[in-house]
Amino acid sequence: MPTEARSREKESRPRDPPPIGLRERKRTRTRLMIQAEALRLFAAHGYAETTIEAIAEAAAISPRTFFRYFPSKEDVVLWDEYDPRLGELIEARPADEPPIESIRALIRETLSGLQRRDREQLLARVRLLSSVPELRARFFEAQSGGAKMISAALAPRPNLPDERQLRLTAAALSAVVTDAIGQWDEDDGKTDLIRLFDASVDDLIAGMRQLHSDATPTR
Amino acid sequence: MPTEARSREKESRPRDPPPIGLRERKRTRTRLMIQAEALRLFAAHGYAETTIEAIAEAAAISPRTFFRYFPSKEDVVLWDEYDPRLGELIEARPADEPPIESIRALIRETLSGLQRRDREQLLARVRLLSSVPELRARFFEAQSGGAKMISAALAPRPNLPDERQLRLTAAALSAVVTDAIGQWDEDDGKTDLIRLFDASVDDLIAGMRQLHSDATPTR
Amino acid sequence: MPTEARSREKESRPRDPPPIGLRERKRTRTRLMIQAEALRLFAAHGYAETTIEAIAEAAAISPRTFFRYFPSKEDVVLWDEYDPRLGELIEARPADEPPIESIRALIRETLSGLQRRDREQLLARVRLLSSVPELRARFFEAQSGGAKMISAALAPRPNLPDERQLRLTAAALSAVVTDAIGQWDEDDGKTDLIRLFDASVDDLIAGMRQLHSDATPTR
Amino acid sequence: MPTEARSREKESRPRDPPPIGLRERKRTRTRLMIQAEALRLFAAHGYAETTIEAIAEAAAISPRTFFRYFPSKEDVVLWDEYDPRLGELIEARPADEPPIESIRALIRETLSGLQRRDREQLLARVRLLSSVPELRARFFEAQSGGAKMISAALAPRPNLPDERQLRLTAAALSAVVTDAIGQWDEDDGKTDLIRLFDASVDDLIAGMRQLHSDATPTR
DNA sequence: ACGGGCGGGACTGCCCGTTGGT
DNA sequence: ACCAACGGGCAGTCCCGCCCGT
Repeated sequence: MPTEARSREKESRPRDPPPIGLRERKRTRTRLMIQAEALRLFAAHGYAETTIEAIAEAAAISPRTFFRYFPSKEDVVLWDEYDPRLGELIEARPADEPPIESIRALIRETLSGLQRRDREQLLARVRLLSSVPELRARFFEAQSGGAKMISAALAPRPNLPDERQLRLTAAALSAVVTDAIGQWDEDDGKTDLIRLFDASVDDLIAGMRQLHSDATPTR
Repeated sequence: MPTEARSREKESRPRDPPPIGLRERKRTRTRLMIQAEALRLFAAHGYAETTIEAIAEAAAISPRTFFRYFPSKEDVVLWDEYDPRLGELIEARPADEPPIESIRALIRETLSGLQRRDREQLLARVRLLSSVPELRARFFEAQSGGAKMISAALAPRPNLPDERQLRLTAAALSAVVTDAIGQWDEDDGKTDLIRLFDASVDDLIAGMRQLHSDATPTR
Repeated sequence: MPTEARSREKESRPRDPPPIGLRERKRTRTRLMIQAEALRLFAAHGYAETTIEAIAEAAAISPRTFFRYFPSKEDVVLWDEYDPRLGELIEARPADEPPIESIRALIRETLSGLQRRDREQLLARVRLLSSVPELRARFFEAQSGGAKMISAALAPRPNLPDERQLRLTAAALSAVVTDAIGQWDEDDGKTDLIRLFDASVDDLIAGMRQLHSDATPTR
Repeated sequence: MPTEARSREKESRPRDPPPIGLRERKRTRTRLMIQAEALRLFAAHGYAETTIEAIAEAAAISPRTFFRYFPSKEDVVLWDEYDPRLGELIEARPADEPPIESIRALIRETLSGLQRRDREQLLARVRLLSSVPELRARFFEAQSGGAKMISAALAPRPNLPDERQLRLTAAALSAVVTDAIGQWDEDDGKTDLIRLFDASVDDLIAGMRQLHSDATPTR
């Protein structure tokens, strides 16, 4: 669930080695705290019915400060602390792995990490994503952005035909993730997310096999 | 580009055969007029910089009336007059056609129709979708909704494994549409949209072939 | 005390003769009510210490509505109901009157009208103008705008040398008004405003006589 | 262009002869640098569109530090390094010069100094003053404050009728300055500012001659 | 159906006070 | 002592909802 980064360059500009880690860590802790309070209120009273002011009060901060940690109300649902790690994960992939398999592996790792800790909270977020249209929309956006980022990072030679193929496959796998999450939500998180994802990938493979590849032009 | 229907019940209320067509037609004309003015202003001053009030003034209506025709500012970009036709198109498909091929055919028909008339306006809308994150998000949402609707309509036996396969394939093809539109935008609409779509489908097929289907569990 | 008119054309566009007067009258009454509450709170707790929210609460409206009646917090002090009348007053001047005398007469009429009713409230506003820098600044702006408007309206042949002379004299008389108001404030409104204005005009005339008119270049 | 002094006490506190000049000089250099960056951004993107944060980034300081050098965003346009010199200039006037002529001479000297160096930058500032209402307002305020200061300094015997005369004349000449600057802006700085000022003074003198000085009371 | 009035909530920008680090 | 980061507060704008009269 990668969140868009608007103008975060300043924060990641590593000027002083010691404070950067510490400061960033502190920010992450605050973000987690705010998110926890927000999700609690959303579950109790609903997303639309919970105002920023209420969240701020619950988190013992001012409304103004809320927006310093999350650019919008939606982002408090979208954000998770593993987003920024994506870069490291990509670089950790073996160089000789086929890029498309790398994408699948990255997705599985991310899903697995998300599921492992905060399973309850993840379920709460997923429920919101499923039920609130604006959040669902933002989630699609984030997925798409993540797919684009991954495919760009893995494309050996940018702007060649290969990159489009990689990008499309990544987008398709993102759609599979979304669908798997939807299924996970529908059975209340009882099934393992990875299992749902794997099965859905197989289904998509089977589905795509039924499409012949020499398409005839329209009309 | 199917738009979500938030509170459409009121429109379908008057079940009188004669007026329904005429009234609906008049509404559509007004909608088209408002949309044209809005897109003109968006292109001139930017999406965020154009207020509903400015659109209303340009369209010679009151701000209040704007919301009678479009449920939100975003919808004035998302909406097009071919959306509601989707149902008819689905029913027009031959019964013996494989569902997955039906989806591809439906997409091609829709893209072709969109491209044929209002090419310039379509390009304006696409530019907005590409550049304004909130619109892009809503567009993904709409795409996803459309895919879900089509797959539900075409699934012979609902809630069986087959439906998931159909749904996933439809979602993947939606992602292809989005990517094709992105390419179309980048070369300023010079290439034929259908051609871009077909080529991208082939690319996706090729990409998916590189995924082996017996996935091993994570870690 | 003319207030700037940002985009008020819509309001003054007389579409339906009957409602326009009534509606506008109602708006004026509401504006007066809000202003009265605001001035009361400003006098009690100070300008900066009084929030829009407090004013809105005192006036039994929402903060949002406050901004429908006054474009900014400053305007609630600047505005008075005689501002829009200026146009009528200008046209009421005899055509054969020397324009510069017309300006003096207009100022005297306006001051007299302001002083006659709401003397206490006028004093309250003047006190704020004198003590709050931002309000003083806005007041100068409004004075200057009014002077420019009057001289433009009275200039027989626009863009001729005469217009500059008229404009400068109007600006100088505006400065006299400001000074007279300052004196009025300092002696707590005991002296008649018109008298202060007249005396100050005489003083300015005397002062200007001491300037020789063939200026020598600097250095 | 005298700027109001809000909280200048801190600067004048260190009465140590050696550091005062140096420190102050350094501060002035920083101020000039910030101002240059700000004016550049204002010209490029507009005043309202340029945030303090953007200025701070361009000047390589923190937003908080911006406010250490300028009390508000407006002041970055209003301020110029010649403001504080006004006191010296006043004292340099010959003691036997008529005060009113001293005022005129002071204005001419100041305008001449401003115009001589940074003509381009002065034009940029003037353009902003003309086009942004809030800046225009603050400029009037500053002008008025300067006039009051000069007249107070030159009045031989304070609080006598003479002082009012002096004050009013200074205010009128300030209005002339404002108008001359407006004319200068309109012809893009092609004409000499002093010439415009002198001609406008003559126009005002001529205009004031048309006012008879024995005003009849109102009503 | 249309217009208008009003309310409310998200969000931004300016500005200030404090703290901690150099 | 200067300065960066942080948190807070308020003005102001925009989208969008509801209710009323026509």
